[in-house]
Amino acid sequence: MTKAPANYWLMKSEPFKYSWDDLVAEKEGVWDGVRNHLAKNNLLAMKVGDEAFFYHSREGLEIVGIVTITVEGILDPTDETGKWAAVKIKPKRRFDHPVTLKAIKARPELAECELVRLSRLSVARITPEEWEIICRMAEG
DNA sequence: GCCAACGTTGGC
DNA sequence: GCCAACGTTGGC
Repeated sequence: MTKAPANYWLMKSEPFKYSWDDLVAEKEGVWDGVRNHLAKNNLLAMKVGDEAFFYHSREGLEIVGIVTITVEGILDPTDETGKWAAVKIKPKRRFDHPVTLKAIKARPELAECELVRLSRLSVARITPEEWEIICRMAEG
């Protein structure tokens, strides 16, 4: 029995900039470019082994799969000031049935999640309960 | 392409 | 330290 992840997250990416397929092609990707303080705090709270939903924003508008945090708390290589953080991730599994934002909004139990409440937050925390519900939705 | 939400900047 | 102006994000 493997240890359950300590935390669950949701990370947004615009697929025309960096998509799930790009991550799969790279095998391991650096999650950088975050320039929002709440998102940064979430990045800093991530631990190796945590799992995160990979969400396509602007286009797609759906959770396409799950990634695992492989390296925590590194400096954002795209940031010259040294103020911003990043993590490394690798793909864990692709959803057979991506979970759309529309479907998430249609679920009253998910109305309070950070994805819905804070639509502009690019790195959101997901509670274990929300994680469970969304994983079940992905099974179709 | 538009606009709402929100963060940041800069004048006072 | 307040707040208006501006820029960015992201859903629609």
